[in-house]
Amino acid sequence: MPERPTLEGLEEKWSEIWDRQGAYRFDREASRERVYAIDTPPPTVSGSLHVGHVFSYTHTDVIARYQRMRGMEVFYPMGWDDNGLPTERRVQNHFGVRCDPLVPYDPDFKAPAEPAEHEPVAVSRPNFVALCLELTKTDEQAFEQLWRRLGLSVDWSMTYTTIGELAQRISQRSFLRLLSRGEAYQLEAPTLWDVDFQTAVAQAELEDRERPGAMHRVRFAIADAPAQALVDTTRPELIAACVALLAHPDDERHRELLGKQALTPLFGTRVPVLTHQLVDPEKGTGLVMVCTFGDLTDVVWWRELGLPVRSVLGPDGRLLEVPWGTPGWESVDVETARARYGELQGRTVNQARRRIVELLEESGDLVGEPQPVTHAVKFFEKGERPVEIITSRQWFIRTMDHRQALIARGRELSWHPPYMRARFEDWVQGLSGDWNISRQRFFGVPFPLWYPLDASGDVVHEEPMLAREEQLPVDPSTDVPDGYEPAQRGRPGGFSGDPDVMDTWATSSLTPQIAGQAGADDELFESVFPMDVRPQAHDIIRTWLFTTILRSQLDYNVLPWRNAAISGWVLDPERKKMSKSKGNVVTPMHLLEEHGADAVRYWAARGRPGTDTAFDPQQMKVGRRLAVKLLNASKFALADLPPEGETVTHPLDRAMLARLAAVVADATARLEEYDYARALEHTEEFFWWYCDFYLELVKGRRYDTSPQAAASVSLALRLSLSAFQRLFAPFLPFVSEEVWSWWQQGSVHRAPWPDATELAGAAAGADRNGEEMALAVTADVLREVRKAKSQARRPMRAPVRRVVVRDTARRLRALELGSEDLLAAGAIELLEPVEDEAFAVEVELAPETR
RNA sequence: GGGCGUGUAGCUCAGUUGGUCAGAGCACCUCGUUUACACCGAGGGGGUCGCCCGUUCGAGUCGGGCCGCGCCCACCA
Repeated sequence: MPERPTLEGLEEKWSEIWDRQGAYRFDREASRERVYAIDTPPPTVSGSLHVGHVFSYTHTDVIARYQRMRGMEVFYPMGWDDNGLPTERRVQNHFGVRCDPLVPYDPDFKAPAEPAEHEPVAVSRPNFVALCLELTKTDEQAFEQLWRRLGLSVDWSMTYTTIGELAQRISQRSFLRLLSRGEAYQLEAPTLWDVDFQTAVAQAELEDRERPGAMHRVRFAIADAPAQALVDTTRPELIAACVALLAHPDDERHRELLGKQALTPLFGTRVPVLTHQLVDPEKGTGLVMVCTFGDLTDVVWWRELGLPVRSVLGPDGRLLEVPWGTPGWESVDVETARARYGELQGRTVNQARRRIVELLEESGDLVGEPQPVTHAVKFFEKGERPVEIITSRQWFIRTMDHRQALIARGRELSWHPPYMRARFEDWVQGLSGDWNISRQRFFGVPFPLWYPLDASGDVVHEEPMLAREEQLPVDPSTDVPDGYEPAQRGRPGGFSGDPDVMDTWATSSLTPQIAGQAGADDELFESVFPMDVRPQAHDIIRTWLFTTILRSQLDYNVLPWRNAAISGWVLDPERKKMSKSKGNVVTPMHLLEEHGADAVRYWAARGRPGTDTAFDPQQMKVGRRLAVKLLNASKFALADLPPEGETVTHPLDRAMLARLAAVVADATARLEEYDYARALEHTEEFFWWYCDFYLELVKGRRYDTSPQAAASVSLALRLSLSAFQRLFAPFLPFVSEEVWSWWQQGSVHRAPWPDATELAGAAAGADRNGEEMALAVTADVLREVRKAKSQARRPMRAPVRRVVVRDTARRLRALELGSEDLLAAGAIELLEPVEDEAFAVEVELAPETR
């Protein structure tokens, strides 16, 4: 035990020892009942870890450490999410390359030392992936350093990446099996599309943003009649894509138009006037134009009313060339339509909108001025421009068919906190289509299949040629399907690989399988799956949590974990979410250096499950104080030799142990239900009371009285200290290990969790014989004595001539049991009990000596 | 528009089944250092528990309605 204990250097010291001793290594020989498996969230490596990560990963680590002390063999791997757009963009910029799946793999490829000045170098997908792995390696090392510094009890030999070979193999195998069972399919259909990234995106990746726009009132002529129809729209640039006008079936105002043909302004295309329940008569004129496709509602109308497709928008977000005068593009005046559309073709949506408004003004089809409005527009969460809906061929995984089963799985799952289940159910219930998993990107897991090319070189999508499972992972852009030669790639009668990659969530949704190495190490997988807990934040319930349940349901017909531990966010002092884009991020390493890991963990662990928590360095200072207190209290308690063969006999000692037993029972119950915050709060609260009252009360007895009385306190101190050190171990792993090492063998983190029954046994009967009351009354009186001294501006050790205690007979009898300690702790000469109904204390201080 | 959460001292938050529940820590003020701890100890001031109704002998705690904040969702023309 050091002379002057300090927190300095504990993190380096113990991280190193834990690593060397393999303190957190997973024992794969353990039987399934003894395994506690954690589906760790793999952080995105293209970026930096922030305070929010420190917050939620601490929560998981507290649970992991608790379970380990409960005797469980904890499977606690770490993953790196290096799959997806963020990494792709970083690699492009860093190396000056771009991925081109048509480029053949170059096994001798070396990354350019400097990014190319102008034109990025086109490289094959396998080469691009290699660059991604190279670049993310550095980040992963930095992340690991931070996690070790924070004291995460991860088994670092169980680390995976989401772009690695294993993840690719598992993703591709799962896809092939889904395909064989008809749970995956491809379809040419309207698809949510990001025009900047030029890729399909999923419903789950959308977010609403408020954007200014304008409402335009547009006049449609009615064919063969003098009538006209007025339609309000925020997207006049899509008039050429209009396929119908709709009214609500009960809307009397438009009754005479129903069944007639309207003529689109400027282009003179005939479109029917129809009805649909979803039309809101309150909006605009009550007439709405259906375009293919302006928004998701258009898709519903198009599908349900069997309308034709007239696409004007290309994948790059510009207006396409359109064959006016051919079937589907008829006009009452083809030449005029062609000329006017020529003004729009090739322009972006915004450019086309400005131009068409001018054209409508010229033709007199714009009624009044456009009215500025602010409306919510759907964006890809990583995108800069609104998503469009574009018809394209995509791969889907069936979800709509399984909604009921998924909701049932959600109810099987234990949610912490329980109300988070509602978010899951709302999401499943609100799904509007199957999950589109194909992305028109390059860096990701490719679809393991090829298509034959017919005699004219066209792709025969209907006859995909699947990779064999033994081949996986394959990259169809460089690998060749069975029965073909590489030279046949792209040739008529030859083949071509599926050019797309899977959505990043299509891989992340398999983290239990990847971490458990399904297919590669089935013995391991069997012992960890289904897992015990999925820890994650609430914002990705609709993505990560949902898709993981879906995949597990489809592949194994089982829930992937028993518990979901949902953490909140870290908010800045303005109660906004901490995020890089807002520039309010504090770097975690800096925090750890300033306050220490235990202090930062303390702050994190005080944040309740599911609840957003304010970033508060003040709380970290409190945590540091607690750690220092544990050092000093331990030093005090261990200062003398342990007694031999004695028992705890003194009433105050026994009463303290009884209270401690209750605290242990409470903390244990809280941790069992994943409420680490309350476990810590209650433990801490009692620990401060223990230091301020119990330790002060027993000090005198411990130093000067009979050997037997000293033995009782000495033993009680050791019993309680052992419990405290273990209770704090999951929260403050460094200082707990330090103080444990002063007097115990082995790591506190492998020590058994304190046993409430054992402690209660040592204090049996303390409640019945008045010992617990003795402790309470004694502490009450001590508080009053201190108060008197403080108000008299005297030192705490100032002698007291006489203390009169008025209280009930029962409490006075109890006081008798602890009076000797009280006299010593308060430097009291005489204690005078007076029976009374209410508790009151009079303190007569000894006169001040010069 | 719907769902979920939340609103308690200047700040961060406890207040499990309605009756010492008006609390803790920080901050602030006062006092105190020979023996675990100045990265300390003792004490003090400070709140009509968002607002309004209701149930009850009694409500921070239950019910209803408003208001504020946050998140998620929505078929946002």
